Amino acid sequence: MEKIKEKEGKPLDFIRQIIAEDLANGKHQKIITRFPPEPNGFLHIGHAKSICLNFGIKEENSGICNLRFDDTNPSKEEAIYVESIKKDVAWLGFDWGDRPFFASDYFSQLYGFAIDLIKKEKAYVCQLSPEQIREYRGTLTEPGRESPYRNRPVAENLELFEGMKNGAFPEGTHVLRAKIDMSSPNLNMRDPVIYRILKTSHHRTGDTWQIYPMYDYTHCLSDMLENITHSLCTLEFEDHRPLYDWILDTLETPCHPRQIEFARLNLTYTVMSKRKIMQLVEGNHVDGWNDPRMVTLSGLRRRGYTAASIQNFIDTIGVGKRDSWIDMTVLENSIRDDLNSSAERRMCVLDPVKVVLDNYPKGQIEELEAKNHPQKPDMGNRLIPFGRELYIERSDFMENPPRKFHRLGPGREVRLRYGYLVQYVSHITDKDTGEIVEIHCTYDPDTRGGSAPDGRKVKGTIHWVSAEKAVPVTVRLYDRLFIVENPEADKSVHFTDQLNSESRITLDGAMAEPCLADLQPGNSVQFERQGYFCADSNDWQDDAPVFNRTVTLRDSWAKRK
RNA sequence: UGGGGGAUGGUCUAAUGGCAAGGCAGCGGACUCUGACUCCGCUUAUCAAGGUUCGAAUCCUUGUCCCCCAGCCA
Repeated sequence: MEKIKEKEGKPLDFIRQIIAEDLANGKHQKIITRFPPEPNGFLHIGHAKSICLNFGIKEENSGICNLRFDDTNPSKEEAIYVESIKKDVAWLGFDWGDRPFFASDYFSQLYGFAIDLIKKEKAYVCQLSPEQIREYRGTLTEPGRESPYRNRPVAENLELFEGMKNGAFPEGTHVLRAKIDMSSPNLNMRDPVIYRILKTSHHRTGDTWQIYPMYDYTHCLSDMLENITHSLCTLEFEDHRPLYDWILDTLETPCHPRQIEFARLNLTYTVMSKRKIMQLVEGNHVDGWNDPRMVTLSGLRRRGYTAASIQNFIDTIGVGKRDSWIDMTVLENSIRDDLNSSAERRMCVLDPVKVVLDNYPKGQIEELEAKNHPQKPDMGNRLIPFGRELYIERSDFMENPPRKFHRLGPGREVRLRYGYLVQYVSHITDKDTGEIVEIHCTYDPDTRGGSAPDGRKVKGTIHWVSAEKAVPVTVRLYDRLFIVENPEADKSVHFTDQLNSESRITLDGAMAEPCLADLQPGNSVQFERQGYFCADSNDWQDDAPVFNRTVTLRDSWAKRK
């Protein structure tokens, strides 16, 4: 059969090709996938790849996608993670219907299948210690040895396994193992452990069980019980596929999902593993799991990333089998794209310096009209107060500017956005610090709104706020967390020694146009000429606004310097 | 030195025996009341060597490099 390569003009990735073919040739009528997180941590952008893949396939094919918590290890898992995972998946924009599933829902059935395996002489209770099991397993190049317990009679296995279940033995003394092949070149097939004793309370089943099934055993059977058609997982499970298939084949299950592996996501200038993310939190290198510098979904959300931008990002990077590193700029670009069209424009001066308009009437305040979006008139206009005293960005003035500097300086005229054209008169410098404390200008009353009736061109347009009416706000400038592309590459340096010391810069003296104080936590706006910012969802107070910088605008001037 | 995977510009993805295409990054330019957006242009790639073929990124052979696996974690 001809391969199905694209849908609606867009090439299909290798997984979607397989699925399209399975549908076309009648192997499946309905596609069922699943997203199977372990509830032992918070979701990150890497999980988003799997979520978008599994739920995306469901949507594209009118199928089903289950959310299934892989909760087979009670010593690591907690209920709070279940809730945060649900929240993140829902936020990303996906719906698992009315049935969240748990591997722990299948514990009874799984136990039954284990008994079937014993009866088929395909599983046995082994009393080797963990150290001995490791020893007997052999190495990458040498075959393993068979356990002395391998050929126990079925009845004895049944009795011992029941004993394990009933708590007759301490942890570590007995395990149930699949009887496969101790000389297999694939270590996963050397009689893998499928049940272990764990006298730990489970977040859902409490103390009902003293034995818990292992991942390899649980996952394929859970997939089977849910009639999953395509079980998508990351590359490191490729070696586990023979075991996945062996268990289902041996139990002669009515349904046999196909496991397909794809490459996990790596992003430059960050770390993705749960363990490393945990270390950042526990070492207080960041402010918790939802620190806006983190690539956790909760962190990205708080940073101002939208679900659409993340879906779009995942869509852009594709799905393949090679180890790859996606450049952080691709993620940044996806949120710029989204916010460029959706975010209203505002003005906020991050590092203010005062400007006095010598010829502007003292005490006068007027309201000037500004567009909320320059390309979208339907987003409306707003009024901004203007007065004799203003603040502009310190970096928008130079005493000795270079030729290409389009901003304010001695002898220069600039436009105040949506305001007036102003002409430099003088400036005052602090004698001790050398810092510029005040700039004097005159304004041209004929240029109200920013256009010159005589048609004269002004190269620079800068943002401003009224000194009298502006509201002070806190602004947090976030940047990438690490100073190197791959913090894990250099094994001789600890990854936390490569943190970017300027990944968060807090500005307490920023001055914003008044209506910025009316935002709700989570709202995003563009600060013109600066970037996209959102009202922080944790720390925002109506009388003390806090903004997070989501991403800067592209800045070809900064690059030139 | 066993087994399982993978190699296409700086980076990610496409091509499924028939003109190596696109995104991001970079460089140059146009436009501009955001040095934004938008638009235009440009640089840069098939791991290597052989073979099959009118024609190879794609098929074959040999080799090289990279990733994963020796948890009672997932």
